[in-house]
Amino acid sequence: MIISHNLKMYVQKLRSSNLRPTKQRLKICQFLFDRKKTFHFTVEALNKKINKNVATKVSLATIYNTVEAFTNAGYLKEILTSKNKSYYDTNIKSHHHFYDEGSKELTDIHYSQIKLSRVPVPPKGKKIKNLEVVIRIQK
Amino acid sequence: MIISHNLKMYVQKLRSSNLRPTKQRLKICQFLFDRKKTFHFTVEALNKKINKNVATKVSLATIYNTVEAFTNAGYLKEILTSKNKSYYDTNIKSHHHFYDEGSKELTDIHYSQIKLSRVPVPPKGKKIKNLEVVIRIQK
DNA sequence: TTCTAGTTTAGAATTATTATAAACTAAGTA
DNA sequence: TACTTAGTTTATAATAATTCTAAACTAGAA
Repeated sequence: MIISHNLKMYVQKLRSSNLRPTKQRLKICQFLFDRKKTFHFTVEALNKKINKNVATKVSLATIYNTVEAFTNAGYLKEILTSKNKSYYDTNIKSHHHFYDEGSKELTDIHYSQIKLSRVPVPPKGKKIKNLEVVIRIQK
Repeated sequence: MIISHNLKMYVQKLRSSNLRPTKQRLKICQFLFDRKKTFHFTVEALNKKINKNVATKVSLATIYNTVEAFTNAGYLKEILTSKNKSYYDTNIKSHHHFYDEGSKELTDIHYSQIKLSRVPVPPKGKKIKNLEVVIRIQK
């Protein structure tokens, strides 16, 4: 097994978010972030991949907890879809999605592909956290 | 009980979508569309309102079936949120939403408040069904 | 009136997620 | 190094939203 060069970085990253660098969290970090391309996933799918062919499994509850913690810490972004299942994205940069209603697949839309020339002022006392465009497509 | 002036209209509307104008569907039509302002709802909330103080209840399964049928027929629009519960909108015109992460409330954004000056071409063989902007807000 | 495909229904089943509480562990302190 | 404790993990139970099932019902055509 190759030890990630980024392990130390993840330890620091986690500490800086007040998250203890546990074995489980580091394993999940490596799985999510030791790659060139960003990707989308559901908790169920992540659980399967993380625990495929390994001796010591990470429990489903921990996968849920970690994904939530990472989302709060800003390492992940929750994606909006119409389905009652949460999708996450390791690409936290501002960008948008196609959502294919048939295959239920999400595809990135690079932010430069969509231009908003007018955005509303948020209601009093509220701040805009995030602006997301989802384009639903079908055959 | 006032009989809706629009009953005949709903019968025709349903027929034109190959949906039999049953008592249940007409009741739901009246509840959803016999009003000046459009609104958002969840199936659970609709179920409660439809069956409040009535002798013969519409079953939850029918509420689900009907909302799905009406959405497919284009009478309703499903709204995108990050929560694992479906929200629907009787306003099917192109418009967008604020989604308050704290209160989980949805507010309409009039279409003129958002201007998209650039929209991507959909993948080959696919058509754009719907384009939705959700602005997540927080305190 | 009869027939049939479409619809409704109650309840069971499924799916995704959250809660619980006991066991474990990272990391600060003596 | 051992001790301590708050944070974390875990298996499992609980919950919530939705879908499935199959029997009973009904709109509308013949």
